[in-house]
Amino acid sequence: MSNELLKLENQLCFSLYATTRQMTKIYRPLLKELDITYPQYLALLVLWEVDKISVKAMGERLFLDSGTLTPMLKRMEEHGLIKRVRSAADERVIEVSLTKKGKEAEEKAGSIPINFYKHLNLEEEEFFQLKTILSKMMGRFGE
Amino acid sequence: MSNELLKLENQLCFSLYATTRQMTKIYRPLLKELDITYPQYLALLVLWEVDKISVKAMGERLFLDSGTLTPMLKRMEEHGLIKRVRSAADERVIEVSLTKKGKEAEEKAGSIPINFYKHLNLEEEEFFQLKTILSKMMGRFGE
DNA sequence: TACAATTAGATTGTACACAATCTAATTAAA
DNA sequence: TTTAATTAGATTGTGTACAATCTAATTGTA
Repeated sequence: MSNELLKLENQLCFSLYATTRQMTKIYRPLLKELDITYPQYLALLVLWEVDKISVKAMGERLFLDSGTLTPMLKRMEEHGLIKRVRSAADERVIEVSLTKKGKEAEEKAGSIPINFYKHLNLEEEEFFQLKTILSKMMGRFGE
Repeated sequence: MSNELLKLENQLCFSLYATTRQMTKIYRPLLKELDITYPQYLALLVLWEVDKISVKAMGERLFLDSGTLTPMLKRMEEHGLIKRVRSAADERVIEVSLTKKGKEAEEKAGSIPINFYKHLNLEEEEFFQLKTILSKMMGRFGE
């Protein structure tokens, strides 16, 4: 691999890194009215789908471990968005679920993707190309 | 925009977010022998190019502000990789430059991109597609 | 030349990330 | 069944990110 490609490789990783941070920066004001951060929004997306889930299972979906999730979920609990209840069947497990406020947040969040999409303004083809390539990369990483 | 696309949009942002974290996770062991993190590696990439740069100018390249850079550069200084010298011409400015150790690190880092690229294993076409789309997104964000 | 506005970095406070370690609960194996 | 291994989550420590604010230096302007 030539030096030029090596440099590009660095630029690619940097692009990925920089674009992700810019993306969360766009999300920030949109999520502000819900008083949540982007990672918290991801946790809510999971809960709006499944209604109840263990910390471990959520971690597997979001690729985050308990070191990240435990304090974040505690903050979300303090803000009244979720409940954290220890499972009776297995006392090691914490079951995370939505409060009324957390469920209501789903409606308020309805307009967020549209607003974000406006900023993004990608061709539909590029949209799917990007998603395809990123999925491929994620798959490779696991190997 | 349909609900399906909204969902995809979320998946796209999440893919970006997750892929970036996985990427830095791949880098971590490669950077370990240099005893640096991925953001520190980016700072070194800049310095391997320009040899001397202000904190502000580095921040413009990496899209990071002084709140992030100041402590990170101080850590890198403590580790003997860089020097931070206040400019004589303008006392507000800190000029960041490489130490001998920081320059030597460039050679040690030479094999890192190749190693990373092995993990990535993308087609060259996908590689450039990805870079193109990310650049486009970055451009849009600035608007 | 004074003095207001701007600028570069530093600082403070909050929130992820994640490796490493710990604890308590559960499961597997001798 | 007793103990060893495993598992879920919590904790600790380090390192980004970034908004908001602060300070000192510089610049622009009346």
